[in-house]
Parts: sequence; structure tokens; C-alpha cells
Amino acid sequence: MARPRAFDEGTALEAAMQRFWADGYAATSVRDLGAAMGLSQASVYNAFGAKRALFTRCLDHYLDANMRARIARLETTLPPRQAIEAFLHEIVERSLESRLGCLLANAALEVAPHDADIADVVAERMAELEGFFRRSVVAGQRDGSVSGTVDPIATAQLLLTTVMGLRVLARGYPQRSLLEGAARQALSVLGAPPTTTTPGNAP
Amino acid sequence: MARPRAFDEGTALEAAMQRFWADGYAATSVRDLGAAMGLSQASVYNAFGAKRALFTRCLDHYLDANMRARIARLETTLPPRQAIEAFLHEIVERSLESRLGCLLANAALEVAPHDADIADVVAERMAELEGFFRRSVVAGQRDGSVSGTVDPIATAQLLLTTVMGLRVLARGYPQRSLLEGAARQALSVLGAPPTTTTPGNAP
DNA sequence: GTTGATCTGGAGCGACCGCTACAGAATCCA
DNA sequence: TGGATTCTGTAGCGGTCGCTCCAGATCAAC
Repeated sequence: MARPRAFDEGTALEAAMQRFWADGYAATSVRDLGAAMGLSQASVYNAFGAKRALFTRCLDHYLDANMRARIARLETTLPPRQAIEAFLHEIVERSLESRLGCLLANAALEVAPHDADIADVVAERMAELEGFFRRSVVAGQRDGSVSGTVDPIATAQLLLTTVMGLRVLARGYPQRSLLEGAARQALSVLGAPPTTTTPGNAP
Repeated sequence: MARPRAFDEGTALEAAMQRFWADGYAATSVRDLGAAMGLSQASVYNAFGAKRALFTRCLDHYLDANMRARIARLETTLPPRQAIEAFLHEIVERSLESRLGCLLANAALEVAPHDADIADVVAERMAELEGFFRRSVVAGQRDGSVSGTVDPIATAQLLLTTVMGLRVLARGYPQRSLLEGAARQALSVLGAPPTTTTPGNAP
């Protein structure tokens, strides 16, 4: 064919994603992105096109590597209630490790209102996360780990809202007790924690 | 003294705030702000100093005119549980009226991670909102409208998180059923609705 | 009316923005 | 080896950025 690329596209995409994640869309210049990727500006445009196109690639990469991977891992390895609990706990831990927050939440606030295409992606992926919570609540009600009286739809909506709220607090008010308290109280709507084999203690 | 200003500072501040609110910090230029305020760029600098100083003024103005005013109004005119419910319902309604979201949440995500002073303000004001929720939960437990078994601190943390989450969804996934479901489920942690004078419809 | 202080807006500073033209370097197929 | 084709970096395009200078306008105090 012709001269091959001297860089790995996935690695470069990851580096660019980190920059967008840390600094936001508007505050990250294409020169910054090129430097982070180890490429000249012209190579960035040659490989990924305009800045906006690169951002959508990064957003996709983020969602695949983080949100979707987490959902798939938890949903296949844990029973439903534990999957929900683990998801929130992981969000809390990640939020305390760094103040990056969530690229999806960042994009929702900064970019989505001014870009219909990205707004569609954002809404779609949020619906995806909402769906994970809804499936898990329903499955939890089926296996008895989640109270049968709660509304799975509203509960999934609250959990989605809680995740997004935690991501905002991660950047603006990052205190462990706050994030843990909010997560714990959100989980309380699922009803009494599963008491393994011992008989339940419902009121 | 000397020549008086040809504009009202409060009005100008309000106009600038609207621009920051809609477009974010980085994407709003001082020329944009001047046009919105009806001022030349030089007058903006003469009256408000640099862009960052103007933003902090706008953030203060927003918080006084919106968050603090709402807290004060609800806390003085409604019993505690109803104040909490009204706060969330107002957030949902405002979020559905426009996709602006919340300037505090926007600032928390976009500006706070890169500006320690603004981060302090953000954390302070979030703590203020958290305090309103905590006071209201405690007062509600005292007058019997809030379940006595819930932890006021964790509940206030969840409500703060919910408000921030709702503001993210307002910009990225603005559907009435979603926002209302999340708010309703968040309020469910307060326990059974109060049996006030109006006939309740508790399940 | 004069003075003195403040406000106003046009012009413009250097720097950076997103983006691209272009020439050379590197690889493939023949 | 010799195109053909793709990648890469330099240089630079027009435009906008945050910010400032400065001359003139406009007021209060005298």
C-alpha cells in the first residue's frame, strides 16, 4: 500500500481522551492534543480529521473502555444487587482517586447543549446506563435481593441521576464522606441489604 | 465626582451571567460578554476587571439570585418536608423549561478543577445547599413529616447529589419522566409522605 | 467656565486558535 | 529499481483570543 503510521491509533486516542477529560473541549487545543499524542498538528488532522470529530472518537473510546466495560463486567460476574452496589462504589472510588469526574457528564454539560449530534450520543449512553440499572433492579426483585415494592423505572432513574451527581461533586466538592453517604443513601431505596442465607429483617 | 456610568451594574452582571450560563467559561469571549451587556470591551475591563474576576462576580450573582434566594424563600414559607419537596420540584421544572442547567454545576465541572479559588467557592456553596437539606430533614423529623429512622446527613448528601445529577441530565438527557422519576425516588428516602391537611394518597 | 476625575469606544497589541498547503520521508507493489 | 501512495513535519493562512492604550465625551465641584 503505502507508508504505515508511526503511531498506534488506540494509544493516541487514549492520550487525546485524557486531555479532553481533564481540560474540557473548549480549553483543549489541537496543538495540546498533538503534543499529548506525540504527533504534529498536521498528523492529527490527517488521522482524525477536525477537532470535533476527534472528540466524538474520544467520547466513544471513553464509553467503551469505561462505562460499557464496567457494566458488562459487573453484570456478568455479580448478582444484580451486588452489581448495582459495586457500580456505585467504583464510581465513588474513581471519583476520589482523581478529580477528573466523568467525560460523559463533562460532555453533557459543556458540549451537548451546542452540538446536536453529541447530545444524541450523550442521551443514548445515559439511557444505556439507565437500562443497566433497570435490568439489575428487576433481576434483583426476581432473586429477592431488591425490595419488591420499589418502582424499577424510578429507581433506575434515581441511580443514573446519582451517578451523574457524584461526578459533579467529584470535581467540585470531593469529600469521601459526602460521596459515600450519598451512594449509601441512594442504595437504601433498594430496600434492606441482602442478608445472605439468614432470614430477612423486613419491617 | 466625575462622569457616572451609563449602565446599571446589576443589569450588566445579569446579562453576563446568562452568557456564561449558556455557553460556559471558555467558550464565552469578553467581546461576547460586552455585546450582551451593551458595553465595549474596554468598559467591561474598566468596570469588572479581567474575565475571571467577572466570572466570579457572575457566579456570586447567580448563587445569591437563585440558590440562596430559593433556599430562603422555601425555608421561611414552608414546613421542612414540603420545602425539600418544593426545592426538587422547582429544579425539575426549571430544568425542563431550559437546558441551561445550573451555573454552579457547570462551574464545578468546567472551571473548579483548574482554579482553586473558584473551587473553594463551589465547595462552599454546595455545602450551603447540603446544609439546607440537613436542617430540613432534622426539622422534618422533629415535626414528624420525615421518617425518624433515616440518617439526616446521608439523606442531605443524597439530595445534594440528586440536585447536581438533575442539572447534568437537564443538559444531556432532558426528559420529564426521567427527571420526575429521579426526584420522586430521591424523596422516597424521607419515608411515607406526611399526612397534612390535604388528603394524602400514600399507597 | 474651568478644572479634574471618571467613563467610553475605537484601534491595536502579541499570542493563540482551528485548520491547511506543501514538500520530503517512508513504505508498498510492480 | 521505479512509480504510487500514504504519512509526517514545517510553515503559515485568516481569524479570534484576552487585554490595553489613548483620545474624546461627560459629569461634579468650584
